[in-house]
Formats: sequence, structure tokens, C-alpha cells
Amino acid sequence: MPDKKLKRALAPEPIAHQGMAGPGLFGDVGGQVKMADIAMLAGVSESTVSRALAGSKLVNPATRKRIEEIAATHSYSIDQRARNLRLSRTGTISVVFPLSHESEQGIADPFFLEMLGNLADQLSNRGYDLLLRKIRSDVPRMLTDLLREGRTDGVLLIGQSTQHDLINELAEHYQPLVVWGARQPDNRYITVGSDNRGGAAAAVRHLLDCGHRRIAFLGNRQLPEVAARYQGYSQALSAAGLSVAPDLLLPVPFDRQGAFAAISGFLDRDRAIDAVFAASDIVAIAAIRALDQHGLKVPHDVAVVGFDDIMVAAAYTPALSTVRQDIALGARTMVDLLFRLIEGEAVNSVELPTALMIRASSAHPA
Amino acid sequence: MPDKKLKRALAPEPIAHQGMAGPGLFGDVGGQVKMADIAMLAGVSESTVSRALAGSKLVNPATRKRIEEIAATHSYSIDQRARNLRLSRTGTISVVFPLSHESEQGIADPFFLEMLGNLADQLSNRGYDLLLRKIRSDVPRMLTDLLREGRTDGVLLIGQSTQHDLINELAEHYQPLVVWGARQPDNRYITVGSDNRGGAAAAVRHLLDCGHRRIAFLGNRQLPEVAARYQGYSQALSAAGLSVAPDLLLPVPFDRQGAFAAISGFLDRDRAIDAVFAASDIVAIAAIRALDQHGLKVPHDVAVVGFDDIMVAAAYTPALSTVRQDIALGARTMVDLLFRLIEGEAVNSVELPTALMIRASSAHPA
DNA sequence: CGCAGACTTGCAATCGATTGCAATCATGAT
DNA sequence: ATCATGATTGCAATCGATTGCAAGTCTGCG
Repeated sequence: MPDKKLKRALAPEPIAHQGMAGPGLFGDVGGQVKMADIAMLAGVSESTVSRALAGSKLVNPATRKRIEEIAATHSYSIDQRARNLRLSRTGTISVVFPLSHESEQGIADPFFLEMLGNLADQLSNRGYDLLLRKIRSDVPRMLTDLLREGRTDGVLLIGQSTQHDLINELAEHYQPLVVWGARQPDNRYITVGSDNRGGAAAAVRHLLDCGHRRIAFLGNRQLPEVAARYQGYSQALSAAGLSVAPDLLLPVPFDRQGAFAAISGFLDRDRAIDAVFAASDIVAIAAIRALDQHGLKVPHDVAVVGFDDIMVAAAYTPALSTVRQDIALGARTMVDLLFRLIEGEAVNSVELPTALMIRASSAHPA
Repeated sequence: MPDKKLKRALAPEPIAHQGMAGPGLFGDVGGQVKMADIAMLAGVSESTVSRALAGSKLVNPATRKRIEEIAATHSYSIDQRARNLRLSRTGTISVVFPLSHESEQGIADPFFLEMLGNLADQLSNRGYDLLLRKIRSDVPRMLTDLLREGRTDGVLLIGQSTQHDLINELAEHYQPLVVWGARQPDNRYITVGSDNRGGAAAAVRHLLDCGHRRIAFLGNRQLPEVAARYQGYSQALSAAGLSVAPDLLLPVPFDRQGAFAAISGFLDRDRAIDAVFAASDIVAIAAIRALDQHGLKVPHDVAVVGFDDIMVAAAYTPALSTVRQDIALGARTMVDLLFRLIEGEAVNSVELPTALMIRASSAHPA
């Protein structure tokens, strides 16, 4: 047998795809250089290159060093497509926003956007990519597609929307799933969320302490998180010996315009309220505007408390009292739980504490 | 030769990975079913399945129908990892945020978050996924890695940050790249951005029309977009026969706290201003708060105009006058240009019109 | 000098698809 | 009955990596 190794090393295509622009920082962008090229240059097999680059102990330190240098010289990076295929993983976590029918247009609420930013941080810290998906009405189809296509190692679902039952069914068959939202008795999936009930109760107690009695509740109680906040609201009222007045419960949507319209409509027929507890800061801000247009001053005539503590809340005029959710902690927790699920660990849902931020919009009436 | 086909069809593993939970909606999530399984069930080769599912005309309509039905029954989806590897594409577009040193912590500005939401819409409309990346200080390394790893078919860079030269160098070697930001004379990359100069000039003209003369400019002029806005500012002043007062130029950062601190510091030593033009709404809002804390009322004592028209601008109190950027159009344009680049078309940078939104914060002084 | 055992390395199968080319089949014309 | 022709289908290589197993090299010790 003639020397096969030599023959390979002398093969006509050294690596010269094209100009090979030298050591310039961006010389080889585009992924033309492959592992086989590095192997040939180093005079070893692909196996050895793979092992060297993966840090395996099975390669001679000298060989490894040479390979690493060659790889660096040609600014080679492992092709993640191929690697992931072989390892049957993806290196990608999907973040999915189920959009309710209301706001088909987009992820509007700053709370969710801030959450997204934090998740991106957390995931990139762990070397994972973040795949962003919005899902419209047909959640089941799109979600299963996403999973089956093998594009993702796990899913973070932001908000339960009104899809609780579907999520439950999905969870039966798909493990690496963490949902931001309210923990419910029959949840078969892992949730991370705030103590909605407790936070809301604290807010309403605060309004009661200020002497308010006719406190409107603004929010769509079909959403589990809002339902939990409503529980806190009603619980705080009961504790004070008051009962819930059904005419003070407004099922307003979460988007700005919808909320504004709903609240305006309400104020057109009923203005006998002295406080408002809104299920989100966006709703609270819409409420303040609507109140203003109806000649009611905040906090003088009506006190307002929101929920979330989005960035603008403190900067708003009047500064918005609100129940603070710790978004950064929430994101960290979701990612942490998801990776533990991926590793097969059994984990439990988490409920995070909230903090009542009292600001100008609910200052004690003079 | 014995009948090989028959042997295969009778092979022991029918497909029974496990329970095969029946036709339940989520029965087969997880990607266990592969093309080979479908092929076997249909009694054809993988080639035929591939062609049938890809809509090739090379398969018998009857065969195609049968394959499609079997695929549907077993809720099979093509594995995108494998497909993309074979086709050497990814089906993914990366959206990259270069974070300047200032705000290492995260994507804070609502403008960028709204942009992100819109990009997600546009990309998913085209069947592409959106990979979100934040890049810290070492832009070159991370960006080239991202590209070389073969994870992405194209890159949307949101904001030039202070990396103009690096981006230029990158663009020499990497084509499918569209940048949100200011068009500059020596750009070798495609940009989409607003008419920063024109928008700013309109805003400043408006302030001049209201009778203001000492108009502060708030923004970090190292950023190309801000530099362009500054040009508009200075141009409008010149046109009115005024000159730029260097002491009215404040290099404030883009994040809320930093902006607030910088403006407060300025007001501590100089309060002889009657208007403020801020390079972003976030800065404008910070300015309003700082002015308020220094006993200056907006718009009575000082008029304020921002830039962006983020969602809270109109809802703010006082409602914020601002230069509106059409985010949705911007996102659509970026995606459109990127896909045309990917298809090899030659395209040009785009500058989008802005609209001056006059609201309460700059109402004509009484 | 010979051989066991520890180190290194390479071969070849594999992940799950796509596709050029060859092979097969059916049909109609002669 | 024979053959050209077009319509279907299958074979096998390929995308770029990883890894179990076998083979080869080198060392030290008897």
C-alpha cells in the first residue's frame, strides 16, 4: 500500500476556497472552513480535531496545541448545525408569547418586553440562543410544530393567556417547559410567577387604609394571573368587612387603547368611585388618562394603584403606585428551572414575592 | 435476489418507539418520528417521502396523497436541523443588539423593544425564526462567531452603537446584513433609519416658533443617530439666525437613571433654558422629571420635545411632544431589504420620514 | 530482546434530511 | 410482440460534525 496519509496531505485542494483574506478580523466569516480542512492542515483525522477542540483527554497535548493554533489562525468555528444534529440537541431555547385574540398585533406590554430582555441575558449567559416565537390563535398546532421540528431544547411560555387546558395537555407529553403565570391547583406544568393574590391584597389594603371604599377592579379575569389578583382584591375587601360590588368590576383588556376605551365607557355612566386597582400598569396609566378626561384628578379625586412596576411607572406623572414584580428574578428563575428540567431533575413551581410601591398616584388624601 | 423490499416492509421495528399515544393532539411531540418511519409505513423510499412533502412534481399524485395522510396521522414534521444542514441554510435570522459600555445590563429602551416585537412579526410571517443576541463589548469576536457557527442566514443589527468602523469592516466580508441606524457617507453596509436630521430640525423649528431661544440639546453625540439629530438641531438654529451655544449641549446617556443624573447635574448649575430637545423619549421623560424636581414646570417654564414616539409618550403627563419614528415600517423595511440581499439583489439604504407630534409638553406658552 | 499496558490516532457508522442519476414500470405506436 | 418514451421511484452520496471500537505507537519492565 502506498502511503495514504501522504497522498491526502498532498491533495490538490489545500483549503483555498478563495482569497482567504489573511488574518483580517473578518477574513473567513461565512463558515467556509470546515473541520476537514483543519484536519488536513494539521495532518490528522477529523476525529482528532473534533476531540482536540472538544477538550477530550484522548489527544496528545502537543497535537492539541497544534490543532488549536491552526484553528485559530483560520478562525475556524465548529458548525453548530452539524454538531447539534449529531448530538440531537439544538442549543436553543424558545420563548413563546401566546397572543390572545385581543392584541393580535404584537407583544405590546412593556412588562413582557422587559421580561424578554432579561431572558435573553440569562440564556446567553449559559451559552444558549433564544428563539422568539409569537403564537396566534392556533396555539396547539404551532406549539407542537415548533417542538417536533427539533428546533429547540426547551420552551419558555410567557403568559398562560386563556390556554390553560391546552398547556396542561401539552405538558403531559413535553417536559422541558416552564410557564410564566399563575400557579393553579390543577397545573400539570411548572410555573413561575408572582404572588398575585398577596400583592393585590396588599395594594387594596393600602387603598382601604387611605380611606377609600368604592374601589374599582380593572382587568380581564379570564386570565389566570388576573383572576388571582382579583382574589386578593376580594379577600382584602372581605377582611375589612366589605363585599365586592359587581358593578365595580371592569373586564378591561390589557392593551392601551382597549383599556382606555373600556374605562372611558364606564366613567360615562358611573363616576362614584374613589379608587382604582388595575391589573397592570398599562391599564392603570390608561385609567389615569380616562379619569383625567372625565375631570377626575389623581390622586385627589381617585387613587390609582397598578401592577407590575414597569420602568415608566416611577417616571410617570403622577408617579404610579404599583405592585412590583421582580422581572429579573423571574427571568433567572424560569431559566434555572428550565435547565434543571432539561437535566431531568424534578422541580416545583415557584411563586415570587411582590413589593408594594407607594407613590404619588395613591398618596394619602389630604 | 430475494425480495429486498418485502424484507424491509416486514422489518421488526414498525415504528413503535413507545406508546404512540394515539391521535391525541400532542401525542408525538418530541420528534421521534422520522422520515424513514413514514417511508416504511407508506412502503416507499425516503426519497419519495421527501419529494412528496416538498411538493415536487416527480411523485405520483396517489402516492403523494397516501404519504401526506400517513404523515398527518402520525403528526410528522420535517426535522429542520437535518434539513437545514443538508440545504446549508438555517431558516433563522439573528437580531443583534450591540450594547455600549454604558448600559451593559440589558436592552432597556422601549424603542428597541418595540422594534424587536415588530421584527418578530415580520420574520415569522416569512416563516423564519428570530434569534436574539446581545453583544457586549467585544463585538467583533462575537459577531464573527455567530456568523461562522452557521446559525443564521442573515443579521439585523439594531443600532450602530459606537462600532461604526467595525461594522464597516464586517460588511466587507459578510453580505446579508442590515443595520438600523444613521446613513453615513462612508457606510459600506445597508442601513435603515429615520430622517434624523430632518425630524430634529422640524422639532427645533417648532420650539423656535413657540418663541423659545435657549434650547438645550440632550444626547450622546458619539452615536451616529444622535449626531444626525444634532445636525438637524444646529441647522434649524442657523436657519433662524441663531448659533449653537456649547453650554447647552449635554452629552447624556440613553438610559433612564444616567439621563436623569446628567440632567439634574446640569440644572444644578444652569437653569437659564426655556426648552429642551432630547435625543429620545426616555431622555425627554427623564428631563421632565429632573425639571420638575428643580421647580421648573413643563411646558410652562420649559418646553420639552423628545424623539421616537414610544408608546408611553402620548400617555405621559404631560403628553410628550416628539418626533415620531414609524417602527413598524422600519421593521418591515429592514426585513424586506435583508431578504433581498439574501437573494443576491443589490439594494440601497433607506431613510424613512418622521412626523412631528405636537402635544402638551411643548404647547405654545400662554 | 520481547511483550504487556498505557497513550494516541484513525476508521467508519451515525444524526435526518435532500437530490443527481440510474433503474423500473406502464403505455402507446408500429 | 417490440421498442421508444415518459412517468415514478430508489440508490447512494452528501451536508459537517461526534464517537465506539480497533489499530497503531511507545514506554518500561522482566
